[in-house]
Amino acid sequence: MAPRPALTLLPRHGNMLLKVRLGDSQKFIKLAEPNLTDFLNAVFAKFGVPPVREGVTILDSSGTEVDEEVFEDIVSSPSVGVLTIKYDGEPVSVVPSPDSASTESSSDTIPVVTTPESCRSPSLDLSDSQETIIISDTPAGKRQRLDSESKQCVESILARKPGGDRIMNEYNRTKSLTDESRRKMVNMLVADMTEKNGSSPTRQVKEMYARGIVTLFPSLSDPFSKNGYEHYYDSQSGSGYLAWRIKTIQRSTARDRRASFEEGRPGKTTEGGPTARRELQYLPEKNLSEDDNVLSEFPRFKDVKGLIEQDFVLMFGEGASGKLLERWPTTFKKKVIQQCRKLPSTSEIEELLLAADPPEDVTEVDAGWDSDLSSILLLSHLIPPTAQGRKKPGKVSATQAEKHLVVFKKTGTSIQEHLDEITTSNQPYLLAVGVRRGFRD
DNA sequence: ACTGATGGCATAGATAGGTT
DNA sequence: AACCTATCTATGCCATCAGT
Repeated sequence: MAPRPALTLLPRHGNMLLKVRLGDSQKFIKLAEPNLTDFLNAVFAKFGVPPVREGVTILDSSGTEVDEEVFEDIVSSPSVGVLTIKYDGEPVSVVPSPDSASTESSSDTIPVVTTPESCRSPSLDLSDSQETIIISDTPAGKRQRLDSESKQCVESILARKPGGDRIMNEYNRTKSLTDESRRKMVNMLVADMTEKNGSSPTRQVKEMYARGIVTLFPSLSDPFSKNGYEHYYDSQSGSGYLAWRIKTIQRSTARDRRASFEEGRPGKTTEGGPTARRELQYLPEKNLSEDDNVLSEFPRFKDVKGLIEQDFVLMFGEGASGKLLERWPTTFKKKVIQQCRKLPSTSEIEELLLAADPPEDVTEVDAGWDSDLSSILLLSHLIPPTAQGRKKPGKVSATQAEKHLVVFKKTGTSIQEHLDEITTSNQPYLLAVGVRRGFRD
């Protein structure tokens, strides 16, 4: 995996400096994460000694042995002193560290300038050093390689996604993640996973991400589970945060699909006869431009002709589609105007009222909508604010609503051209065609 | 029978908007 | 400003279905 130069100057998550003594010399070891195997490999590389794992003991400043189980906790502690590497049978003088507390805050306070190499896992770094370390193909070596691969995978995703650095910082600070951050991280990782592997990633993929999380954030690993990452993904039961999130994504995409499809579908389970019968109900002569309009936005409705018309007719009966506009001038218009007169007056309302209900001596208001349409627009002023709930940006004003409600095209404009232009709108609107706004033909 | 996909349900937390 | 409420989304768990 290639190093990422863009991150080189940031003190990155997990980079800790440890003082290590081996034999007579003492050196700083830079560690990307508190993992005993990585630590030892880094030590061997730094001191230029063969990577022997057997018979090697790590002692802390008090001479207490540091084993794998406690290694992470010890090195994460701010008071970790000098760690001494001891080969079995070798007498060793433990370096007391009276200043341990003050010096070891260095891992937190000294800005660690990371090199591109340090973005890579220590095991890979070793291959670049003079010492050639052959990673044996033992199960442990294999696991280590898996760990480092998955860790880098997760790390690079977090580095790439907005907010990912915050999560790494939080872990750095607290050696833990809040529920909220954990969710965010899981969301990011799953988003990446599904981007690369589709909505049903394989078990191995899920496992790799889970492994990557606990390798990158060792404190998040569960000491009581087999692999430590089962709470993120457990391939046995198919459970875990990653799996749940994937499921949520699958569910919501399925719901979206249904929503965009079902609206125009008679519904295969509803009673109402077979499709063939419904197709007979479809009246081609009623397929007016409104239908084309919808179809251009929802092309799937073309799968079965006349779906919308069918549903509408089934729900409201024949002839209902034109009812609103048909009855508008006689039934609704007067009432709307009446109600609007009670509204706090604005210039907008005044204008519309004037156009909707012009005084006897004024024939037609110039450049405005005609009486019927004006009164329809007045309706938008009567509609109360949106219901409570989560509406992302605020509601549009009634004035803005006009632009969404009615689109005016001069006579002669190609309707087809207009329809073709519709790409993103998912809002139905009235298309008014005429010579000028206030002129009805 | 097993596995993965999907749905149902209860619950918690977030959020917009209203009310005091 | 502080609180309240309705709504939405995500989560966790379990059940069911379909494909093998």
